Amino acid sequence: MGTENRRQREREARETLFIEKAHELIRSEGLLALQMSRLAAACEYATGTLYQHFNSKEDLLAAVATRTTRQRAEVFRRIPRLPLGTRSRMLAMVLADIDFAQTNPDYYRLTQFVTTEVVWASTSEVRRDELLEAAQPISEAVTAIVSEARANQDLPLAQELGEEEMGLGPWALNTGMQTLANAQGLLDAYDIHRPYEHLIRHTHALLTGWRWEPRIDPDEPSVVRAETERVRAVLREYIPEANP
Amino acid sequence: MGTENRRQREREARETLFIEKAHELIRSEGLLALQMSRLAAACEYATGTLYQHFNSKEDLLAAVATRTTRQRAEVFRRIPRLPLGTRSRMLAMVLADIDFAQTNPDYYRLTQFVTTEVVWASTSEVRRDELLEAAQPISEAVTAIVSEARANQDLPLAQELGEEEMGLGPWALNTGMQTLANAQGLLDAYDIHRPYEHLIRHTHALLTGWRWEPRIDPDEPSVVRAETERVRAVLREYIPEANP
DNA sequence: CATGGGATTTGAACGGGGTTCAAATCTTGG
DNA sequence: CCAAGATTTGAACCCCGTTCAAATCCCATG
Repeated sequence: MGTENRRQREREARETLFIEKAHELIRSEGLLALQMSRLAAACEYATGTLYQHFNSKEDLLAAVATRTTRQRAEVFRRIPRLPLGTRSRMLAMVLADIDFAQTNPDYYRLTQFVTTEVVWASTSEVRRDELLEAAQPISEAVTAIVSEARANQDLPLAQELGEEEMGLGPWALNTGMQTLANAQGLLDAYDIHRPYEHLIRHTHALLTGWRWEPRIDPDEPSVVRAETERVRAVLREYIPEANP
Repeated sequence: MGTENRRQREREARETLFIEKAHELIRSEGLLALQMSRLAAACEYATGTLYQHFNSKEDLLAAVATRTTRQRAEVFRRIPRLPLGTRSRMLAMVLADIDFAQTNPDYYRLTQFVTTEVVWASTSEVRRDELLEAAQPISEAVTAIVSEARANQDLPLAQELGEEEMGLGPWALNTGMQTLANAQGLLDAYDIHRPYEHLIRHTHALLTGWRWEPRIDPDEPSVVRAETERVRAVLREYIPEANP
């Protein structure tokens, strides 16, 4: 039945419209100002139609976060294939993500809000799974690089730590820095500026602490800067969308 | 005017009552279930009275977070004086905080929610400043230890990095791990368990990467475990409230 | 081309809960 | 003891998010 098929496609197109418009509204007016009725109006549909797609506002927000996470994951998916050593590829992820955070300033805030228990609890199981699934490639990319590093002996074969658990460190460091950087006035209060530069240096410290070769001393600014520049150049060449 | 004085004290007592009761309700029924009218009723006051103290619900939540942050800071304030090397005291902070997170399971969630832009934007300037101020001793404690470590040569004298910026690494790592650990089902989805154990190991990696002496290889589980136990014992002895 | 019934869309009405504010109550100075 | 100011009260208000009965659309069928 061709009709069925077309209707399905139209339905999906409409869902995409809702999600994109919502993202646009969030970007321009902030998360606070987003109202279901206004979103519907902006898309030229009735409020009720929105609820054919999302069973709550939180659900919609989760869908927006999922969409952007997929874009983010796309960049990560390609990093393992860059012509760089394993350690530099690990750094490439951090750099790509710093760029992503800067071109999508609301993304981390939105994700943080959505994964907050209060909100998370009012999203549907399906949406939650979709968001987790969208992030999967990121974890896979990290895991792949850690595996390769161990195979190469760039990284000692740890006795107990799984690949995912190894990747958890940079992941947590990154997440934490994003959280701190996003909390209005927090870092300013401690007179800390350029959090992302510190993220890079602390990432080097972390990797060096795990004896990930070739080791880079986080305390040598010129070496760190040179490595950052080198990796950025490769990123620019092979993944121009992530223009760091 | 003695009367003025007493009224002021009574007012403060009432504010404390509101904050404590709110915390209690959050603990028992969750953040979602907290309602201004029910809180007022539970304290045997009218709803309007609440608004004499907090100019919005978000303001109240910020106040609750501030109160708990002060308790958390109290533990941190005492750590610099523990009879341990600088590096072990740094670890002591992480351990104390892991314990704090476990005895106050809602604290991180609440803080995360409050510092989310959407909520943060609807709190009053005063409350925001109070929350930042409450956290100040934590940063001071970290700074003090970093300073001492440099003075001792436990930590190389970095050219560019301020003490606060040095402490930013463990701080971000810690914050990030708490965020990840709190996102329902996230770590499970990647088959990662016992996040706090990993936090400890990654913290060692980070400190070792900065060449903080005496270096500990994060990849030697027995050494890591012994150090954890040693520091925990000191914590138990000197700061029993933080019973790790 | 007309028709009817199921599917979809609509948007006004509903409901819950945060916030307000006029009336009630209390406090205090004379 | 009274009056005026300060404080407290809680019902009413209002702003959304959500629902659902009515309107509209779609399309298979005769």
